[in-house]
Amino acid sequence: MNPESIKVACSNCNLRELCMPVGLNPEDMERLDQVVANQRRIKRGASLFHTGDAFTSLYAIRTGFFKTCVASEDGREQVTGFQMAGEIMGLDGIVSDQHSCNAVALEDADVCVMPFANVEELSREFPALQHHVHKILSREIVRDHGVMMLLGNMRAEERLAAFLLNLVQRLHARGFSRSELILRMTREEIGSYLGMKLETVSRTFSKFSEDGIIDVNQRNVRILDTDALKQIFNPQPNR
Amino acid sequence: MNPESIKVACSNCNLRELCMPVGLNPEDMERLDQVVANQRRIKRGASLFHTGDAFTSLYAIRTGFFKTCVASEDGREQVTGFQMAGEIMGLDGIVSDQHSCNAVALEDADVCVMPFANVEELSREFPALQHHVHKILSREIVRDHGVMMLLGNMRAEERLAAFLLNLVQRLHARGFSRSELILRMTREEIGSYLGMKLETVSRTFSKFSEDGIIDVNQRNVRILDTDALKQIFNPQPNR
DNA sequence: AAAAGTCCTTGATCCAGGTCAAATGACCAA
DNA sequence: TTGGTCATTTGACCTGGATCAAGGACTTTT
Repeated sequence: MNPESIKVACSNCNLRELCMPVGLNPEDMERLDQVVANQRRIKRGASLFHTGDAFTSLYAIRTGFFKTCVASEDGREQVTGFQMAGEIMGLDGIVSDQHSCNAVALEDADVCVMPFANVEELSREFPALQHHVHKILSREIVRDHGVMMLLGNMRAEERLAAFLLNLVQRLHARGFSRSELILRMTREEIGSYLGMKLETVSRTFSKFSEDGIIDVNQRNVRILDTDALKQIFNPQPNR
Repeated sequence: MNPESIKVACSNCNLRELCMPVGLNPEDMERLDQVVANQRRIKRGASLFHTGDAFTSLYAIRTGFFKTCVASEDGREQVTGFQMAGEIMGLDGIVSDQHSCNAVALEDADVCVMPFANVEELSREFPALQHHVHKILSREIVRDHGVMMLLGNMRAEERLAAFLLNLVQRLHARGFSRSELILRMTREEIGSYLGMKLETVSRTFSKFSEDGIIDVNQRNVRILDTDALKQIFNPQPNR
């Protein structure tokens, strides 16, 4: 059975509550299926879109894992986020009708293509969808503010602790383990996201491991002491 | 004449093209006046909204200058942006129905209050407004990605150069000088935004001054060599 | 299964920017 | 005018993380 040929239907997608508004009646839900035009399959290492590409659609991840990154003119790269199933990509393209970042699949991926014209048209008809779209955009802004706090104020250990807690929390929301995870990105990509060098990422992993907080084996991480991680991320002022 | 009593009207506001969609016919423009419920006056040092406040409205700055900042649980503060006339604040509140940052006036300010329910309602009626709102949200995301690049990849001089160029460019778009500006924020606030300590901000200003790139006198800055600033911000790879 | 990449770890050294400290300047209220 | 507060500058020193370097582990190709 070729997945390309499966009719895409949000109405019976098990990621529905992650990327679509909830609480709609079945008829409305079926109308909403119209947002999705088709699916696209992206191979590991390939891009869903590049900086400069014309913006036409938002993308909902069905399976797979992505990074998004921006590049400065002199070639430095900044990873701006990692995205997983149920999350929406492409929001950066709305403002100027072209994408301002690259979206690279870190493992083979399937995405739902939602032409933005469809999204806007149906939004006018369904206030719940309209509000949902606004929330998705706002959530991204709030997330970015959190990253700024990390980059501007936190030390290496705090950044990595926050990163691990965030990843595992999102994975858990998708039915995965609360304590075990497989990193889909390299140390360098983690470092780029967190504003540190790959060597520092590696050393910090080793430090956590020595302290008995995590078990690291290459890209497999098992969190042994979540509270300790939270403590590092959010040190209580000693008073 | 008490400004509180002036009927607010986007249709004849001189900031219109900064915060409202352009190219509407006069009748539509008049309908759009309904987005704005009223004005609010904020004294220097006071907050337009605080973290945790219920989200009800977006705010368009008519006059004045703001900073927005988030705080970590242990009290560290990160300035996430500086806003000036024509810019929209409050977008962070949409996702969770409460604000996730503080918006503090750095000088006496006037803002237009736009209840978000009005915005959404009129958006459904006017595709141009709908698209405009999407663009505003997307612009903020793209801006944040730029800040991440600054914080994650750039050195102190590059950050400050980028900051000055950005400020003066936005001021120029509002009819001010291309080369002279008055900083409305402290060295500490600049530092918080750029992820550096106030002493480093001060030293970097002094360095630029010694190099003849700018003239600094307290909060008055005159840019003497824009190209040099651009060069610092965006060093050409020497090949 | 050997060869060639990639990715990761660890050690040694260095430096940009942080920290601590002190002096000066701007502004304001009494 | 005086005293007080807050913002800024500058110096001296220190350190967290960058840089440089080498070797090891894992993957993919042939």
